Amino acid sequence: MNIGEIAKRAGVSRSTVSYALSGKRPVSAATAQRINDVIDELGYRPNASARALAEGRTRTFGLVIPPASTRLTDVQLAFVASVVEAAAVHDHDVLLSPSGGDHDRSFERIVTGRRVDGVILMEILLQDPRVERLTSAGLPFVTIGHVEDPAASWWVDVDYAGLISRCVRHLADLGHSDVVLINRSDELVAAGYGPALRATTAFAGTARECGITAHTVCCPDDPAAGVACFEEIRTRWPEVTAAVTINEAALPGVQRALHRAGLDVPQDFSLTGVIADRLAEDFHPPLTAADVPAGDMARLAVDLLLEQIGDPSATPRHSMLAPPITLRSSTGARRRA
Amino acid sequence: MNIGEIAKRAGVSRSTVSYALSGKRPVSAATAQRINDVIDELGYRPNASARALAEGRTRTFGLVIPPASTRLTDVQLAFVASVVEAAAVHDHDVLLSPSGGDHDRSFERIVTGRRVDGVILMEILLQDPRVERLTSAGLPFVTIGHVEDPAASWWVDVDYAGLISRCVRHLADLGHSDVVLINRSDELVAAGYGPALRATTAFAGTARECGITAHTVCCPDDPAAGVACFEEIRTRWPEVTAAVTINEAALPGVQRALHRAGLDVPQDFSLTGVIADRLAEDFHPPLTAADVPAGDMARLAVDLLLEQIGDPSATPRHSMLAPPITLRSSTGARRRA
DNA sequence: TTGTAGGCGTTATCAC
DNA sequence: GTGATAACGCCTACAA
Repeated sequence: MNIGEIAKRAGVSRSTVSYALSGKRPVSAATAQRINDVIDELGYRPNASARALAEGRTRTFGLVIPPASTRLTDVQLAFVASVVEAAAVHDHDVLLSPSGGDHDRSFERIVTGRRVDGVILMEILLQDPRVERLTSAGLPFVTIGHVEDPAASWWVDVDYAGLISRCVRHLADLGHSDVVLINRSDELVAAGYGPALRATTAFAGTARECGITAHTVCCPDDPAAGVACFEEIRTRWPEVTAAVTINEAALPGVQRALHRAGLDVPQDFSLTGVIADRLAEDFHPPLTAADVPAGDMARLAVDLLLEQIGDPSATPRHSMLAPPITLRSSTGARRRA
Repeated sequence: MNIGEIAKRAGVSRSTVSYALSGKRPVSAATAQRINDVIDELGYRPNASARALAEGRTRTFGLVIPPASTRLTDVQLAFVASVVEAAAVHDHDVLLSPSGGDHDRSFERIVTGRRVDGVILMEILLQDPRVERLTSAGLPFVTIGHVEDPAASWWVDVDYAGLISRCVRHLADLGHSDVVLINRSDELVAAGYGPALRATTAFAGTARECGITAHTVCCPDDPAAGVACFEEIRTRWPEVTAAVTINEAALPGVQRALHRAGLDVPQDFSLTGVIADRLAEDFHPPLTAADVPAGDMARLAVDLLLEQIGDPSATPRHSMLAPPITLRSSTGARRRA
């Protein structure tokens, strides 16, 4: 069933039905009523493809997710769900696209097939081929994380540098003089993953300012790696009494390794970092940490994307989020300072 | 740029370009070459909306995910990623739709706007309004989990009843005479969530057959609930020496409660159930459990959906998966039998 | 306030 | 082997 059918049954022209639906032209109350009755009776809804073709817009966003090979973390998941939710608020749908691996066809379909009005790109690298592809395709996009030139594009990010700095200062204030950063994987760092790089720099810099000793280790995104990583820390730097981390997926392993080593938190060892609230609260004891506000980021990303779609020539805008660090029970004074 | 532009530059008609791309009509090698050169030079890709309108199919699936309010579990997450991957293999895209809450508009858009060729429905209830909606809309769909009448629709499911039975027998064989089922939440059970119901029935039935005592508790999907739930079990039935669970999200809490109660696994307490391999292996000690094969289910669901789209009047088919129970280290003989 | 008609970019049916 | 041309279903000037 199509708009013509509705028009026929309501005894009006197709354009009148169209205008009655869009409200872009006044329609008399009587006709509007008649049209709506027919629509309700037949359960008519406009064909999205036809509308997209005529309007030149699809009311759909593309969401490029990290490769499924590297298991999606809890935050990433929450982010996907939040984007869908935020898009739904504006009556938009979300088309998912895996990236990396051999999924270039999927990405290309989305970028070049005019299937979407804009794209949200997760887990961006400082130099990212997908960003260049989108730029050259002239498709509006917002990245989660920013590229090398912050003014060049639209993005939403978390101020990892600032948050990590504050974590380090917090630990220094508590008397810790030997701390370690449990970063994300070597591969991500090597690939130029911004948050990991900024965390590293801020960590070392702030430690220097505070006059304390800092070590950094990279750790793959899984619990087993967390165990191995923590054991390596104990072996290499037994004097370390506190850790800062941005690696959520490794946390359960760190928890287990702490327990196995007979270390009490925060009595013997302090732990903090940038960790989603849910995970921080599930930790034992609850972690002093900065939240990764997936919901806020998703809403902001969608807002920025809509703004950009509305005016593609606007100068890029962005949001750097600095969530508060919530004090819980995982950090304490260094023992026998 | 459109197909006409390509045609003009290649000196042929639009239809020839179309046929050169689809291969549905022979095209001379020379013209094909010329057309391809122009296409490569201009980076042309057909407009997806126009194609969908003309062909009457969108090459897109809808994936209806559980409400975001109840946090997505690890398996659900893996499943989403796997569906996208499986769809990509067939050059299809995936449109996400949240369900529940106030997301009916989103669901309706997808169902009735002809935005997708078919739908995959996660976390189905025994009586599910969305199933009826899709049926009445005449849109092909595959459910994960099955509805009351198994022959009525297309589905993929895990044989929870069979797996739970085998878990119970395994525990009985080990000498356990008092066991408990840690089910999913009260709400899900009340809503008629199939796996939870079938697990309950199979658990009680098999325990009766084996002549052992069985208790069942419902537990919300989160670690804190897992702690509370296990403590309740210890209080109400201190004689219980083994548990079967299908609640992955509660596992970390169960782990913590076991530890807090000073119970060694499997020395003092045995634990098994239906748990994704990754989680089972991350447990301490690794869990004897049946995997939830998210990847297989996703691929099967996509295959079934494509089959149904190809022949909408075909009689419904389905797949009941019975993954093996992998013996690891979390089950042992009952102490002091 | 309403109707007519052309166009959005493809696919597919005819005809040559 | 190739070209016109009519759908596909909607939106939106332009007319009345």
